[in-house]
Amino acid sequence: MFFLTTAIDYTNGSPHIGHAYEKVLADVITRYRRLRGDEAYLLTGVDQHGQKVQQTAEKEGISPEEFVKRTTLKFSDLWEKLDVKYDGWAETTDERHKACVRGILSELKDKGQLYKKSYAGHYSVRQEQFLQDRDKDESGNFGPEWGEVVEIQEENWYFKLSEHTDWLKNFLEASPDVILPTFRKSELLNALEKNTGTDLCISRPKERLRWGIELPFDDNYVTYVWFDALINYISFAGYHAAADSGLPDFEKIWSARPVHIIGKDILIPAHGIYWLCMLHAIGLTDAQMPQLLVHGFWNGLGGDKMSKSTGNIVDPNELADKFGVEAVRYYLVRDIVTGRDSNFDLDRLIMLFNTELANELGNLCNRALNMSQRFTEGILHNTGTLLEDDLALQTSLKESITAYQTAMDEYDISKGLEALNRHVVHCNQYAERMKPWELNKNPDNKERVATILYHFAESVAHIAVLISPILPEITAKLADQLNLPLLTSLKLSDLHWGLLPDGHTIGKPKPVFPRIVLEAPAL
RNA sequence: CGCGGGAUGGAGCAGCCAGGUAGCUCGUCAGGCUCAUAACCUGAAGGUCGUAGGUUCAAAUCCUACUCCCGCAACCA
Repeated sequence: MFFLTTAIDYTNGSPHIGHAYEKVLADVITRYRRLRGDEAYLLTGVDQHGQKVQQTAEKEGISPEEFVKRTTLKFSDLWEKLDVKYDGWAETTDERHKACVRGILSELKDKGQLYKKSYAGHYSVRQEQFLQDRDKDESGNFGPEWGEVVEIQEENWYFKLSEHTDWLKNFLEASPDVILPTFRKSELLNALEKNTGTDLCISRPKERLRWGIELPFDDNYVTYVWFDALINYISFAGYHAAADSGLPDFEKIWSARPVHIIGKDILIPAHGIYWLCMLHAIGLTDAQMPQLLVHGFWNGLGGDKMSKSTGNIVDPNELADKFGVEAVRYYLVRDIVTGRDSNFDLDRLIMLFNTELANELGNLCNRALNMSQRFTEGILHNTGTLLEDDLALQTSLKESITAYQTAMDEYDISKGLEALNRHVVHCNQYAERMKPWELNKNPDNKERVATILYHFAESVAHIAVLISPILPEITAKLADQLNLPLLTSLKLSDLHWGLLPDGHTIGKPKPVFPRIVLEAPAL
């Protein structure tokens, strides 16, 4: 079983383009694994506890429950709109999750992994958080943005993180593929190197924070939000779940190494250190440790960080309404190298959709089916003699599929799409060389024209299947126009020259990618 | 000497790990075609691959130093 998870989104605000990217990426990878014939399970969801949620809810004058319910909908609605299909949905206020978190806390306490101690430090009353040296300004003082800063002392529960860091270091060094891309691993190892042996504070006193999971052994505290949230990856995978919970069978779903897709901001320390150590503490073996696929960020134009203050935030909802789900899904995985950052550029979104999808693929499909309708009454024949150009086209298709598969196996969606595009371009070049519209003027060429047209149709059929992880709706549309519904259920291993049987009648062509035309020039 | 990433024709990027004629998309210019979504195809111009050294028969690629840009520095979703 291929088990893939995404980070669960914090329900404090509205989803932005970064949230959408991660989920679309996860969806594409999951669909690709199914296309490969693997059994796959995608888990995503929302993180609903913590101080910020409590604060924002208070500010809006509603209960955290109500607030969280409302914000959660913004996320789940967006996934539906973007055609992100998940198998499991994680909400950290779910009773089954809470039971799992409490169970793990009790277990760790019994194992002697938790202890209580007192900590003293600078605390900002306004921001309700402890401050570090780095929060000081150039003059070495805490700036006015923190409001009143007091030194307080507080008792809290700690997890013996330091007992696991040696194991983690060795494990990381011995495993080449735990962290993808690889350069992130050295970053993580460096962070570990500087670990001074501190443990992880996993509790918050209730007088400061009520919105969380109460510790099973000390009702004065709730669980620190990260400790709570990370556990979603196993709680919703059925870890120690009751038989009637409706959750998956943990042994089955965690049979191979799961893949966690996360953003580069939450690798260190949350996933790279806390989570792996937590899993180690509860007894998972090295072979069961998840692989972390760390993706980059979408920045604004010019590479500036997207932020509310600069006003360059992109709303994926608006984008989908304006340009369509296909254009958004395609752009989000096409114009970024997995693991790296990219700049979000609306002009490029439109350009990539119009050139690669509308002009090249869409137009190829349209011209091909059109010619078949006009020249051979919509009937395909694949019995003609093959010339060198025909064989070259078939070779091009084979090479594209191989390159596509290699790239997709490495989660490099952009490269995979480029491979498909190469074949589309090859088909268009083939059309110019063969000139079937010219040949058709002479009835003697009937068989030759049919052979050429078959090569177009067959190529479109293959591309329709291969593009399905990225644009599932398009596969259905192309299958419909080719009058071959079975295309939507084919696996990679089913692909072979001759998907369309001799004598097959195709459907009527209709543009699948209408070009995006802006009413007014974009400024 | 905190850590990591980046610097490649006008723009955005790939190539670097496993050295061997510098590649892709867009843009620009010229031409062709008419089956097709004013789509498609062909050709051209444009780069001393951040700087300076080194290794090598050979360096965008490996090594060293430096410059500039970005992000992150562990109770802070």
